Amino acid sequence: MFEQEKSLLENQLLKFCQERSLAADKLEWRSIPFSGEWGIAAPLFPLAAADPARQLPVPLHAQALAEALRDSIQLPAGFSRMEAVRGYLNLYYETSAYARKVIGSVLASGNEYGRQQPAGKPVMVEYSNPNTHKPLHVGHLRNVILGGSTCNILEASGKRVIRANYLGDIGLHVIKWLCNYEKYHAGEKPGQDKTRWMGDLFAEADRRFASQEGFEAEVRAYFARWDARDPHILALWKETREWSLDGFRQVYDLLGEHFDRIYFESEVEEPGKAMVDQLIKSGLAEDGRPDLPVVVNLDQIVGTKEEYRVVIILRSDGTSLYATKDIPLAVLKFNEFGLEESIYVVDVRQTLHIQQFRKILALMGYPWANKIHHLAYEIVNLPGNVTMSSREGTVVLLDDLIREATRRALDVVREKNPELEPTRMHEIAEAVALGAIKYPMLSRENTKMVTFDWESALDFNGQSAPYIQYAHVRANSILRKVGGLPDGEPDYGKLTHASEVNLVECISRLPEEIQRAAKELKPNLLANYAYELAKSFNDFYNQCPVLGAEPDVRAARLALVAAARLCLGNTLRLLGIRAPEVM
RNA sequence: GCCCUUGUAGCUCAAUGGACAGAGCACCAGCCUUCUAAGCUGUUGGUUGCAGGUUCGAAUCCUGUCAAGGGCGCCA
Repeated sequence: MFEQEKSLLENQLLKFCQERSLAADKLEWRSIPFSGEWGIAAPLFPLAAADPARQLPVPLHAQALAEALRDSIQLPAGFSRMEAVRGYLNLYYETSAYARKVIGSVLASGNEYGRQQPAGKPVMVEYSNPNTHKPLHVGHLRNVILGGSTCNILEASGKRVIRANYLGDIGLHVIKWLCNYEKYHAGEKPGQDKTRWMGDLFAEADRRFASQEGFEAEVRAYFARWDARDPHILALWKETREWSLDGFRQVYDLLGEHFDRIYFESEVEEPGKAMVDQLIKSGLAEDGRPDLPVVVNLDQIVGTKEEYRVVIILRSDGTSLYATKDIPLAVLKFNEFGLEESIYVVDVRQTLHIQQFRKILALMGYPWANKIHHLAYEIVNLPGNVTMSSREGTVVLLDDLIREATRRALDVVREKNPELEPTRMHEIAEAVALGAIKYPMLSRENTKMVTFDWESALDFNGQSAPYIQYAHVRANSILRKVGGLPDGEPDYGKLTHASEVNLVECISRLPEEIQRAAKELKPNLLANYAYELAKSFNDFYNQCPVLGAEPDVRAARLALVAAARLCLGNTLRLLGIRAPEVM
């Protein structure tokens, strides 16, 4: 926020260091712990530790340096005072200048506040990756939410982003579904809720496959016809796949997700087999057929021990596997878009597989192989460490969760805003419900498991999306009452209350929070920031009346509220959470 | 056997190597004639699994150890 002033300051610091032959590169800025005013601090310990002239223990020498600096430096514009405390040189912002800078910049950029213009070669993020003909459950949700929000954040940080979705549209699960459908549900069409209907039929097919006498054999026979490209089955496959896609689109619409490129497993299967031939010819792969599969013995080739293991890239019967398809898919992605980077949002259990095919690509000579990044996340469990599995029936269906959450949110909306139109009520309830569901999946670190339980998923209080949305609503409510901000720049010197100063600082952080979250691929940083921001706002809201304040104070506070509202809204949108105006 | 992840308040989680480790939930006590109480205030709660090491400084980095979860030749 004070780049110019800061660099003037740094020049002075550098000069000071040169005079005493101190290691100036050890200087860094951090913020002062909040005590009513904000500022920047330089810890002088590293300099002290490296100072050849040091006689005292490091902390004492650091304090001496801080004091010497305090006495020799000229306070730059924008700062109110300087102090040397416990080995730190602290510089406090002149609060009105700081507030003017922050609030002015937010109000000028509006919805763009915190964002950079996308530029450069594109980054692809592959996420969601559902299987067609299967139900969507809460376990799938974390992937979609994490991926979607990561895309938003990367985009805001100045990257061009391509959202990719890789659909599992072939394989045994599909054949099971088709076989069961043709035998027991021929001619039936899905109703309104397509994903659910598809999922129910999948569960039925899976049950039959596991327990019904003779069904497995029928499925195998069906699979053979599929392999032989039986036109009837191909047509049925295409039609039913479309139902699944329609269902997915419904869910994505609801969640606010969209994709720029859809890849199908079916589209990379043949290229994958061709690539296996190529790998055999080049000597990288060993062909053990007909008794053994085609493998790449990575440890042997690379010279590692039990690190990359052995990758099976084709079954002994010649049918394809996951790895068969991921190799050509990666090539396709880079060829198609000239990617800067290719990010895979895939759960942590597949870490080794990703390392393996990345290594194979490197051995094949693709220079971009090291541009493949795995955004690994832990799975969503049920209490008692129960893994969600449609096979085991241990799932919470997405549909059920959203429905129940919306119902509960609607109760609250109806009670609080009885005058609203029913459709508007529903809209708000949905925004709150989806936010409440998404937030816990975003606010945890990627590497931490999420345990789903209904009670906390439906809790709209405390550290949650509704809390943040509510802060946005409150800000909006104040602004709605005044119609618009008064003309002219307010006197920001009126913002002296600790909660005001704190809120200003919190708002100022959004751009750097976005950059960091993008760099580290951690939406949870932004989720935590959103909560802090909302908390700062509520703190301010409770301590500083706006509308009833005297005119000068009121004008300054209104500008602050407007900036807070924008900042909250922008942050929520980056998380893929709607920011309602009323709730 | 090899490898990865996690271990912080009763529970769920925060904390760019930096100032006294913070929130939420739960519990208890308060606050709605005042901009929406999905809110706020206060109380209680800690040997950051354990032991070493590096560092001026460690929840954070390194080594060891214990515990939980996961991965490792024809699932995706």
